Amino acid sequence: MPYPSQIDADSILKVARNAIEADGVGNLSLNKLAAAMGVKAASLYRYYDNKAALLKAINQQTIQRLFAALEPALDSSSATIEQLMMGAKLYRAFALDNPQTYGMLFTNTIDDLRPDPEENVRLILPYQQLFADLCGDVNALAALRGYLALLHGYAMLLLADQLRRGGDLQQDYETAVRAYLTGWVANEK
Amino acid sequence: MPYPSQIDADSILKVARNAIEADGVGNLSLNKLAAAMGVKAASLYRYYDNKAALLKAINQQTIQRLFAALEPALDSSSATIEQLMMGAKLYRAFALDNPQTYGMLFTNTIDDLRPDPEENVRLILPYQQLFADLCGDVNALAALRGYLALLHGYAMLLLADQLRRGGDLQQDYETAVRAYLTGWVANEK
DNA sequence: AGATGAAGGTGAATACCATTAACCTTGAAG
DNA sequence: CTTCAAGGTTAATGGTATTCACCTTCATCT
Repeated sequence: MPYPSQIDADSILKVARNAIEADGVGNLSLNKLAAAMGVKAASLYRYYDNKAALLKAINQQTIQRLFAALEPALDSSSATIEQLMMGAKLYRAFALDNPQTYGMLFTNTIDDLRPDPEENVRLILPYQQLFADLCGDVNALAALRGYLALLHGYAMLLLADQLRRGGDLQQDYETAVRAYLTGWVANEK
Repeated sequence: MPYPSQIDADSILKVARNAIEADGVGNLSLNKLAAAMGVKAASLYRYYDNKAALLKAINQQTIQRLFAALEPALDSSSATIEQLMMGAKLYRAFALDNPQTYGMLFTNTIDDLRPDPEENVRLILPYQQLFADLCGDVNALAALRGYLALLHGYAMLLLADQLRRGGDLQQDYETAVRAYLTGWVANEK
């Protein structure tokens, strides 16, 4: 009974995302995914060219959600440095809430899974502006890059369980980000 | 002619590492690996329990090599902050020199591939001591964690080709690391 | 009303993959 | 000179993504 359609691109995305967060991307097979939707694996190819295209779509969506989660940091009623601190906290929270799909984002184990650049630039620009306010236009891009590296690196180390030597990880994180930000302000003198 | 042995654990490691750096870990199959050594895939199981064990051994070796590459930074004839700057430069150079195997290190896409913690602690301690000198014993671990996150995050973003908006990436990197370090010194006041 | 054709699903086939078990050969050690 | 472990092979198992021919359903056009 092929009509009406039992699945669609969005529902595949949703089920796949849940499966990945539950079992890891390494355990996601099109067989299992299709079975979970009451359909055979071949049917999925009506909606995605191949598995890589599906994973790429998930990555695109993850980026969207990440920046959506960061949006409260852009509220301009607080000082710039506090906006960036809030951004850091929200970033960390998102990564911990979506460990598997966040971890997928910038891993190049499978080629061409990375999200398209254009959209990313649009999403990141407000944060570059914050850094322009903080330490000048000339430094904004460099400061933004380091900020993203620090946030991403911390998230990846946390998710890979590489920070196992005790202490208050949340506190250490915030202190480190604050050191980075004040370092830029101090440099500007 | 099974005697003398045609392969051994070390040579497998070496060939596998080269294959990964050449084609990516996603394109490494035991079939191809064995063929490259003039042997059948089943033979590899005499030397490694399974593929995951082989990849884990590669990761262990990568860690060793990474810290070996960092060693010049520990030379105590220069100021602490310059030692850490040199460490950052060497770290980046290592990641760019070994993009695939470095990228494998802390990606948890396959479970239990991560290197053992004990050895890592031993390797990292001298750097924690540098931070103790820089910003006090109490802050050393937090400062070290942020430093590693910044270095690792920058490396991963570089390898994933996520910093495509021009500028002098090497310069931006060094400026960011310096900002982080001076931020800790400033905080200490 | 009836033909057309696209959409959505299936079954079967292909070509890989990791892993395992049974087996064979070599050579060293008792 | 027998024993036996080491180091290799072949073949099989069960998993993977992907493709293709096919069938059915339904909407649309004449």
